[in-house]
Amino acid sequence: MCPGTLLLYMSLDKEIIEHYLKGHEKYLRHISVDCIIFGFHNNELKVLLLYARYAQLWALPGGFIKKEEHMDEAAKRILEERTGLDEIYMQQFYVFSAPERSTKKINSQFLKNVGVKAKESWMFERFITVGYSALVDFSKVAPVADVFSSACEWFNIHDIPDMLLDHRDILNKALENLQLQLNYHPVGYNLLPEKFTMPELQKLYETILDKKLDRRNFQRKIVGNGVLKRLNETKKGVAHKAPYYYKFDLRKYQKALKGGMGFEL
Amino acid sequence: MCPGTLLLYMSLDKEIIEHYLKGHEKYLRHISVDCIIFGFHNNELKVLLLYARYAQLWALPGGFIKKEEHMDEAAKRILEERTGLDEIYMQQFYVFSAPERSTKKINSQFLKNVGVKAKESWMFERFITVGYSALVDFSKVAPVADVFSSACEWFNIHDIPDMLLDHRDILNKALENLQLQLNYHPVGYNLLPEKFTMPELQKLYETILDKKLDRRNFQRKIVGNGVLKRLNETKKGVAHKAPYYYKFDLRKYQKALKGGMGFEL
DNA sequence: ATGGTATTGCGTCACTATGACGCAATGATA
DNA sequence: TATCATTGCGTCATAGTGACGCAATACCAT
Repeated sequence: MCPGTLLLYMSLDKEIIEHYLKGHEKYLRHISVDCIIFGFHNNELKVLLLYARYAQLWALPGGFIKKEEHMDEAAKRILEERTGLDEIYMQQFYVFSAPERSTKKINSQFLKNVGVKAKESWMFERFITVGYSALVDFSKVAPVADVFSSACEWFNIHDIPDMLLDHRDILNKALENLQLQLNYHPVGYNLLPEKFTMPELQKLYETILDKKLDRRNFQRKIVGNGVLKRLNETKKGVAHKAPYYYKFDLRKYQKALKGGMGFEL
Repeated sequence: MCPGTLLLYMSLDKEIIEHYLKGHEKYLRHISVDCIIFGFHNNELKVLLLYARYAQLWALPGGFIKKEEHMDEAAKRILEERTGLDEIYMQQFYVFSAPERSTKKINSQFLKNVGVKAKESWMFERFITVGYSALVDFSKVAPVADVFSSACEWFNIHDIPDMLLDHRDILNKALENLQLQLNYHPVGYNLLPEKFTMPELQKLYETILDKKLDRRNFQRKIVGNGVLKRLNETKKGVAHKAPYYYKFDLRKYQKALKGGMGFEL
């Protein structure tokens, strides 16, 4: 390890120790925010995870609420830092409050690696966390790790590694919530790029609903709702017949969603 | 006011002052729980409100989370105290986190009446509150006020008085949430008594959805789902033709709800 | 270049669900 | 015993749904 790297690590550690010792002056105690950032790429639903250096586990991007900050602002701030995106479609979906959810196991790992005594830090007190679900355009995201993490990567929803604390439960709840929202929120609009093909949209629905849909009925239903505009342009460089591109008519989409556009679970 | 009443008030005040000065030793800071308790009576949807003595306003039943208590347990505890009911159907529905939501206006009122200096008490710090929605059988509830309140009463959902802080917003969100849940949660089962008539059930749906439904189509749809069992018993002492009593077949009801039983908004 | 092949776009058909409404039966009240 | 609002059960036309057929397309192997 060269001196520069060492210096970097030292300054990171200093920032972290500062956070452990004085974070409570800046943030509300006992409350955190964790984000499930959904993306869609290569016909796969993905989530953005961080590799927590000290815990040696993958974890949800999370953070804390400043003393005079709206919780939604905090979540937005956390997401901007990880994705570089502004104007993200997101919302809270559940609060996780089991008193045993922040276990001592992880803490002892922290202790060894960071050199902070447990009783000194607000970070080792109990935390209730609010889960936020975000839908982003995969192609516009540039994942960035935070000071606690050594990596920030997308994972296929069907291939999730072991996760920190109860983060897997949080992810599962977010997935369940995404299913429920599909008929009432502009999920397709926010997860897909501006232009997309019908098979892509269908695959998105199939992945979220976790069931196969008939290609022809799907098309009839969704164009029947009038929420799509077909472009005079077909996808290039694709095997077999080239599908048309579509884009959402956002006004009509939102209007249709108000009554719920029915794909059953 | 007789001496006994005076003593009662004095001891109440003592309990309250204790709560203001030492509550943070027992409860988590910055987090509260507020409950919307729905009931259905006389063909009206109702919510249970408390009259906050010091603020001189109606308020939602609320409380705080003990340091080692699950938030759901806290909500359950609060509801049991107000309604006397165990085994209540309830769930969180939204977190209210605007930094300005606990205003200073109310606090100054408290100050005068209780005699606690603002900076001394955890109660005057910022609070984020988690909204819980509960569905109860009106006929089984015996409303009980808490130490902060002088009354505990049911209010018709269409006739709500001015409310404390942002409690009206919380109530509105709960109503919106109730609409969304109608097709996926056993709302009827939990709001109605065990035996009920078809017009009662329909009125419940109409009130929640805030729209008229055709009597004959409603019946066809809901009995078509097979979630009801008709009893060989008609309602007595009623003008005009006596309707049959029904009860839910809970197994079939829950099964039907999984796929969503469609009444559109 | 040419036929094979996977995929797309559009259509058919039977069946079910839905909204709008008719009408006789009921049972307390007058 | 007649009245009448309400209930229980039905009809009908239409829209929506699931299952599937088939020709058009465009890459690919020969």
